[in-house]
Amino acid sequence: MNIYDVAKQAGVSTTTVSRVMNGSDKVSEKTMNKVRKVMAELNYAPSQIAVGLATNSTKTIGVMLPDVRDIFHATVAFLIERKMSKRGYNCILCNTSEEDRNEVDYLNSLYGKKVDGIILVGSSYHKKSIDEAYDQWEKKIPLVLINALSTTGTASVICDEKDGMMQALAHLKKRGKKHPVFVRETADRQKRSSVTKANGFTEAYKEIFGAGEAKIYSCQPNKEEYSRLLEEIHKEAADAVLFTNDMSCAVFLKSMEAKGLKAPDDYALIGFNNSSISDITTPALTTIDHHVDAHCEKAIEKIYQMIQGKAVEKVTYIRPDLVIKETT
Amino acid sequence: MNIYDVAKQAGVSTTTVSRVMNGSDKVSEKTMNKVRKVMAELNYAPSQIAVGLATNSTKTIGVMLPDVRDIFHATVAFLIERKMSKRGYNCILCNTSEEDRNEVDYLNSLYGKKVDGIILVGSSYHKKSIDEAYDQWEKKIPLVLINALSTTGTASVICDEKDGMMQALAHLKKRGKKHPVFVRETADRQKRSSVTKANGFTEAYKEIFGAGEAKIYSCQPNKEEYSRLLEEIHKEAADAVLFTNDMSCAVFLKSMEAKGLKAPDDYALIGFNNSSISDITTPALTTIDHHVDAHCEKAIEKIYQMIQGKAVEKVTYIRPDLVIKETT
DNA sequence: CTGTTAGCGCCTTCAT
DNA sequence: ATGAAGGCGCTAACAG
Repeated sequence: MNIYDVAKQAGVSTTTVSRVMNGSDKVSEKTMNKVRKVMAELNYAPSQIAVGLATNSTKTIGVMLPDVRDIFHATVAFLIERKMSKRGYNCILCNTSEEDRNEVDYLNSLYGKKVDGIILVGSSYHKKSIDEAYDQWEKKIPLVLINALSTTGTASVICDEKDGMMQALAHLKKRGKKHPVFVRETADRQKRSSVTKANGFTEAYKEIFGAGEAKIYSCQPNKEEYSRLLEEIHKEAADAVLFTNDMSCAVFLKSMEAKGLKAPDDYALIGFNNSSISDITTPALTTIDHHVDAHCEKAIEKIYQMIQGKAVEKVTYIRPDLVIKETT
Repeated sequence: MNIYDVAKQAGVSTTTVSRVMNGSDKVSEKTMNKVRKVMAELNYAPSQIAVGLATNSTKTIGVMLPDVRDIFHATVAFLIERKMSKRGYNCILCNTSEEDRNEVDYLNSLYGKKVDGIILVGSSYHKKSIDEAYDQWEKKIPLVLINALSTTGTASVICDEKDGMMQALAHLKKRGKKHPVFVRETADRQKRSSVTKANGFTEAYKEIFGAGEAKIYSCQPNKEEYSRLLEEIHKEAADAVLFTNDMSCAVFLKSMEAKGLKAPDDYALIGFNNSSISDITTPALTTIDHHVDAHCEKAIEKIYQMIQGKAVEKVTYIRPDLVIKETT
């Protein structure tokens, strides 16, 4: 069942069939209708893989992210898939956080499959080997980073985390808090978004709280580690805790609960991303909205332009917004 | 940069290059090494799209699900992607719940892209047109359903929801509850998993609570509708509420909280899926573990066999398990 | 063990 | 407005 069958049945050449499929205007109405009718009768569906080989375009992009079970990444995957779908593209999903298959493996695989472009979410921070790798890949295939920044200038869309931290700390100060601390996930320590949030916290702390040391902790986001952490920050006389995402914040809240501690009185808490998680905890989490839709929209705009061979603005910053709920 | 370049550079034919790529044993060690060296020097990566055209296999499958932002579907997407990745396959993700592009559109698209198989999650219940469509598709391409059941015998993996409802209601009875009701999402009313859970509830109610009517409500899972629902079930003298997923249950819990109601005293609550959501609410949700990993494992086993042309068991049931936490 | 020769299914100049 | 012929990059008989 291929283009030859259709051509034969319609009594025309394959060229003509190809023309009607691609909407060429140089086909008479009569033959066009005839061919269309035959295609419908035969229930003909062109092989996109053959089209791909001939046109050097697969109408498919790769979406690489750490773990789609994370609500933030799931939202990215959803938005990109839906937006690209409307433009006639499909998305290959890659979960890069597992050890058996790293980013480079996936990049190779996607490149081999001749995807038209790759959107990569989250990445190691200023690791030279990675930056150079991105640089190499970008020469071979349209590549856009979200929540990742390469020193070599690969196109990217990133959140202005420093600004978010400023908003959060200014708010905490207004609430009368004296000593906020920052907690990130051990596994993300070398990720750009984690590093930048931590650095942003340190800078914002200096500007807003002035004296004293900005304390940063690394933890696995589970109750055991958080239980230990609670004792540690108690010694430090902390009264507010900021997190890199809402889920970590929510788990911490449960750990507080287990010890009879209340938010915001014992500790004010601030999550990150304004995901649905922040609405279902008790109390609901104050959080920093990352504006994920804006990130995705921009990333798609960029990859689309790159696919068409146009130049794009290298780095786009998006300003987050503090959303005050019940834990502050 | 193609197989001809490698062949020329190595002084052999393309066939030989092809042989070393595919690990044929009929190649002398010497030429094998020579070719490998050239491939490495040239940084050669074969075009999988050309391979696909020649071999009629793309090493790619389609994964269709309603919405990957739902934690349950995200888990399915993650597990399938990871498991298939280990077998050398990539996954194209499709979110089918939006109106602009339905299941059939995606099926056509995936079929055109010549994916080796399709895993479809969730589906309309005994809708004849859909069942017939599956039947047609299954003849053209390996197709496995999860949480969906076709009357025409398309391969599927489904949860024994009736059993889960039996466990849940037996537990509620032990807790002294007299009148449990069931709430599902309006948007899912015609989905198999929703219908089967509701039917399972009705049957289990009869068996365990005997007299009285098994009440089933349809709601959008937001605070406004749940607020109205709370008044309705109050009139019915309900004392326990079961849901089709944990998120709905969590939102309901927040609506109770807003009215000063407590779980499990005012209403016992039971979610579904034992997702991470059930651990971060206060109190933590009693829930029915769907065993999503087992579902995915089985689905992959099936699609893999089908891809290899082997016959598979049509329907596989997986028994869920009640996980008792704090809302009952 | 290695090479020759056809395809796989479609697109695309170039003629007519 | 239509068709013939070659090419996209790789695989797979079939010879040798």
